[in-house]
Amino acid sequence: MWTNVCYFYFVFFPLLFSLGHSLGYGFVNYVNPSDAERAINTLNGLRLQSKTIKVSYARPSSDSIKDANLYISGLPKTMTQKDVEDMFTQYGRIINSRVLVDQASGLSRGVAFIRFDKRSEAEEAIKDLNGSKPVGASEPITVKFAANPNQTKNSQLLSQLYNTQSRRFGGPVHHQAQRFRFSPMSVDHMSGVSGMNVAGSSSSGWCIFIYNLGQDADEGILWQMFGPFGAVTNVKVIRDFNTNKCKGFGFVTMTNYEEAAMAIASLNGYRLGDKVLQVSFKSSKSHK
DNA sequence: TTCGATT
Repeated sequence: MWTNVCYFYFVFFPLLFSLGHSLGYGFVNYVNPSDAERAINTLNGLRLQSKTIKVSYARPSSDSIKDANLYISGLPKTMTQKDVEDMFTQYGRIINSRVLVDQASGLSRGVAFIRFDKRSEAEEAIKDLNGSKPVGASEPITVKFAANPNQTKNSQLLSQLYNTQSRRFGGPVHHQAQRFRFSPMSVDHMSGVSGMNVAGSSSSGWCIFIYNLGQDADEGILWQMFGPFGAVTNVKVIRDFNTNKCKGFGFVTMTNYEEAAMAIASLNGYRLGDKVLQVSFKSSKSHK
């Protein structure tokens, strides 16, 4: 029995694979098998922002389950996720599947991903289905191994960015490229000094100021509010030294700029209890 | 009560 619970998003592939970003999955180890089971039962299928997370037991780590992800293109636009799964299921156990849809029209792009449990299963599917025509289709489909996001996507993305920017602006590229990689570090470089020169940022994350917390607010509520937006490294409720009551404000530090910005946009004006919260990046004054 | 830091 595996007490290793694997978290990963159904929406795995649309994630941005730029440097420092989550690959969209993670692992949690439980001491107690029943706790692992409870985590699966309560969290699997939970919607977090625009995503639905999948929580299941982790498969044993092994070379045989690596590189078992397939990229399928040229599919009839009428084929649904289930249709694609039905076509591939005879080759092995499907771990995850997705049909890409056009963001504007909502129609299928004729592209899908299928992750098999075993690489050998994926190989068999390629052998059989690459170049074949689904029933009723006029054109053959392409079935191949999906590009490994770790190795290829980053370098492709970066070189794409650089090419695009140099064509458009014709000048030194690194200033523009910074726009696409908002990390505290890169902003520090932009200002030329490390520390708190840009609102909310420091080398250790993005600090967010929350005002109008109730007297009884605690750290737990901050974790609950901000956690769903992404990586939270620290929360703090500021309390009166003597009374130990919250002084009405607190701080949350988040690792990634985009997630912090989304949290602020979503939670500013949020009604917590009978109070309307003000949420913003921490002002840059004060602090060492 | 509107931007900390008892680590």
